Amino acid sequence: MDALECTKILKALGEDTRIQIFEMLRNGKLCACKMIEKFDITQPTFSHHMKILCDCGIVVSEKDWKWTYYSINCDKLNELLTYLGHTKCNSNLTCECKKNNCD
Amino acid sequence: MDALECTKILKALGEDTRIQIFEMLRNGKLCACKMIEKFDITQPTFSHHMKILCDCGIVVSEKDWKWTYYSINCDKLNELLTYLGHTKCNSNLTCECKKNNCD
DNA sequence: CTCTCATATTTACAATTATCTATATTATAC
DNA sequence: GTATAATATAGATAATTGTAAATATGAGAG
Repeated sequence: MDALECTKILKALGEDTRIQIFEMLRNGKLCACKMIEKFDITQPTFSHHMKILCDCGIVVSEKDWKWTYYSINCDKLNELLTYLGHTKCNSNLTCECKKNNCD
Repeated sequence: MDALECTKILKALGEDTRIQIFEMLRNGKLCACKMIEKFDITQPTFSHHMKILCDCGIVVSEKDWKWTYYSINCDKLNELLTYLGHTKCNSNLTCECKKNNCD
């Protein structure tokens, strides 16, 4: 992953509604109709946010019957974590470098 | 780390100039005057970006003589990685969950 | 004290983005 | 075919944010 792709994902996640959507999806797949109930926004606004999350690759969508299901693209998420974590820590700042687990 | 703090950091990093600043700082501490040479922006704009990066906690600054040095706050970075990585991957998306190393 | 250097702040403006209403699409049910 | 349901797109507007010019601050040097 390069800086350009990374920025696109960070831009997508760096917004109040969209980070909440991300949090909701962390426990698994959800359909749009269930998710939108939790937010005080209109359906087109929700759809707009989902498009941004999908366009950057961090979320994937799949159609089933007449519903659209969304889930986190864990491969892409791990690419992002690897990119961000690839940081040399200087002397006066200790780096813990913890393992990131999906429990 | 909660969603609010996370969003603030993601907002800070999700901008073209600031992700480049982040990349520059990954190899260690740098002073403002050296960094600004690499960018085609004015000094006030650079200062504005550094303020956003410092306010969210992902970058720390220290004054030495008349120069200001910036470096990545690795503790905060690891908090962010832990937060983002705390994701349950569903059945049809395999989770690699690689260890993030600072080499 | 004044001068210079490095950086920060203020103000204003331009570009981007989040949001809405209205409409379109796509699929199913009748 | 029409009607309904779930989601997407288009267009308009309001809010946010990136940028630069001008100015301020703070710390040596003389």
